[in-house]
Amino acid sequence: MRTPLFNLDHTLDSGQVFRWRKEGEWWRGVVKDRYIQLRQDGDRLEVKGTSEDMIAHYFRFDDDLEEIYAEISRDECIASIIDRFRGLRLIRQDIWECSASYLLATYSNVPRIKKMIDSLCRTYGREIENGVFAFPTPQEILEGEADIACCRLGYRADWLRNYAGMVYSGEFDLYELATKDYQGAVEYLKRVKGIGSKVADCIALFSLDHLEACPVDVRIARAMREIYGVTGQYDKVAGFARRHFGRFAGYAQEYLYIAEDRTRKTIRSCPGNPDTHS
DNA sequence: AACCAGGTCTCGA
DNA sequence: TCGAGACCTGGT
Repeated sequence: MRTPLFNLDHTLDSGQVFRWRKEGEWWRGVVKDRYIQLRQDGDRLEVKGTSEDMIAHYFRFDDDLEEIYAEISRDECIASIIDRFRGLRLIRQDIWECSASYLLATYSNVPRIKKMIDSLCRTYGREIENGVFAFPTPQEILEGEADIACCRLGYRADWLRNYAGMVYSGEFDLYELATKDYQGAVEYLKRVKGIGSKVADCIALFSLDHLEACPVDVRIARAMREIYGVTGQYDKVAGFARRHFGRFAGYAQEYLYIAEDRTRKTIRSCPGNPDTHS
């Protein structure tokens, strides 16, 4: 299929999603109950395993990136980062998988998060192809006979089971969540043990279409401090970011995140850096 | 071998 | 309301 401005590598390697990996020139991953393979060549995207409509929805091809760039380019710094990672898009994730995944993502790192989620899917998820498992439903997590300890989730295991129970019982309603505005959604989400301000913002941004949400993790906090001189409590920093970048602040956040990520990787692998030889 | 990780919870002032 | 510690585990 032909795509609008889009960079598949940047998008799938930006830490938003945890179930994709690249083998050769193909990206392989699971979305809902589909095993999907993608390969990009210029403005052509080769899709196996699902429809083009689903892909267009998933990668938010309905977002006008140029309009968004114009809106969030409030200073030279963010403008140059955008220029470097042009085509990076936010991904429209399933609400249950996204919320459960980011609950698990707390105080960890992306390689480990991927392993935890892969393990969770293998242990409780439905096998949709040979060796390919869907993300487990709340019921599957609650009624699975396996010991959750084998998923190596640490203290997050209790949070996850508690959350699954709230969703399964109806005490926490994903459909109701989807109808709420940004502030209402954040408030609703924070009732869940394990979901605080940052995770709630990730869920709002990545699965609820609240593009003004600006999750502040340690990297964004560092960027906000070093670039804009903003420090302090979560609400203060995130609030500044939403005002500074405007209604698409979440997009700005994702570009800052990937820039921080690549910068640190570059510094680490730079010959002559003492860290390299430790 | 330490330090850190897409933070949150609990508790005390 | 705010700061300080603890926290499972594994990556780097």
